[in-house]
Amino acid sequence: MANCKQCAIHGGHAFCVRRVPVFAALDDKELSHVASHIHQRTYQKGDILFLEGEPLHALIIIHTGSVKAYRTTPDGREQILYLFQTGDFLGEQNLFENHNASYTVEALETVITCAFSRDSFQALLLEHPVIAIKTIEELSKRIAQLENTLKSLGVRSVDGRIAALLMDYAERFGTIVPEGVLIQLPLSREGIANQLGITRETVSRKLSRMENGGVIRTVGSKRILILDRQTLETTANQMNVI
Amino acid sequence: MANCKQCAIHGGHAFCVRRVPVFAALDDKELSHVASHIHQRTYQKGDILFLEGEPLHALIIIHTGSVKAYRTTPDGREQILYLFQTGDFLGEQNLFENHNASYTVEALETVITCAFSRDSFQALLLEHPVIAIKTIEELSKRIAQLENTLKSLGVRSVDGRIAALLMDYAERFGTIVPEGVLIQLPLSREGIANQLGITRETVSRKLSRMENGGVIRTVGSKRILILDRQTLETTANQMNVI
DNA sequence: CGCGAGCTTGAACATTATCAAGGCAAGTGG
DNA sequence: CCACTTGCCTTGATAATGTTCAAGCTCGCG
Repeated sequence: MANCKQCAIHGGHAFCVRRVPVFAALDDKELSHVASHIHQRTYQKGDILFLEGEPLHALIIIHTGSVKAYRTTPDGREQILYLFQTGDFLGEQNLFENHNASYTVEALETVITCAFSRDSFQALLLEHPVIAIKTIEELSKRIAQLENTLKSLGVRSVDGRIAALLMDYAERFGTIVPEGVLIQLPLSREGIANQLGITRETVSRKLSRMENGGVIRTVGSKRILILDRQTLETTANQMNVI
Repeated sequence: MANCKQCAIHGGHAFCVRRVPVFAALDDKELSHVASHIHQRTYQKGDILFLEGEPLHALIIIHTGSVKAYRTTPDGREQILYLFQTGDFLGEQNLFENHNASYTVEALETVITCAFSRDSFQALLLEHPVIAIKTIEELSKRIAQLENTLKSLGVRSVDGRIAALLMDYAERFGTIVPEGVLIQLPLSREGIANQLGITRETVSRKLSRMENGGVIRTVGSKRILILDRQTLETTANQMNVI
């Protein structure tokens, strides 16, 4: 994807800003004011945007691409907390207090970010309560999502977790094809395992079983085709061990 | 605890409001304005404040007591998402969109709440950006807490989860005594199990083992004395199955 | 075509859930 | 004041499930 061609055309980062739901309510003048405070940056796949524990003084908006946010345990395992995509923002915890980043963020592909200093954002909030409200809405959504994940990890059987993950991926990374929904996987098996808190072997085994059962079909190792959405949904709602 | 004696004394719910961090920045006049929009209510242990799926048009502040918030699975298991205490608020997801409650909330003891209609709160946010910023801070904190829990459920061994839970309880429900920290447990074994996504039997067994190891001592069934905080901390940071 | 990373599969092992029985403690009614 | 009852907690035995370790395979790429 081009390096924010639209921004270049419009003589700033207005287009960039427009993409972010939080700023949707602004008029053109305000928008370009906001845009003037933005710094853009590009990362390649595997690049670290920032590390858990680092001080962070900016709000970062994903302009293009996707990233994973994770925490690392003493033994090197990682727990993936989020997959962020175009339009998502991160770093909001660090906007008010001097907290350090609570997770590491890594690019899953080529990523363009728009960063925003803490001071600019705070000033903006005080001037535009509407943005504050939008921000609260976004945070509420994120909380709802976390609560879902939490319930999933806590009470769903492993089969259920995988099914729920596939349903989620289908919505976010899937395209509809004649036979069902084709998912372009954002993560490796190990990544999926790290998201679900299980091992990569278990992911392999469960997916194999699903394929044998005719629920999905793997296409290479980076794509999965959902054939039987109904069964998947049932499995996702399944309780813990029958 | 008395039914908001202070509020009665001050001729309103100003005292009530003062307790909530979000409103801390208001001056007296604003405070009493806010207070005039509040409705108070009392619940007994076991009472349901609201049910998952119900429409909810208010922000609810816990004035006195504690509650648990949980979701139920098709088979009747519950996953406890939060324990809220004095000063915490809930229902923020419902302030902007017409979402229904995403969890059930139940009183763990006698609870007094202060409720706030959605409209009043929205108006307040638009008038007082400071409150909006405070709200964003609170939400950020909650997100940080959820991320912690998530990591805990995802990557920590069961022993680690229990240790982490005890550490958390120690901070929130513990008092320092000569021998260590005495925790007044807010939940039964089953409740703890529902918070950690395991069974009550496993909780019993793990606690017994910890007691045999001299790490804790159970005092009746509703209190636990932490004797060896060091070991507990180590266990909490433990990785998944060594 | 060959190489290597990532994926799959198998077998033994460890852990937790389930099912079942018994114990303890607090509250009740005689 | 004591037996009784009820709810919760503990413990044991067995079965289900996931992890670990190890080996082989596949896909995608140079």
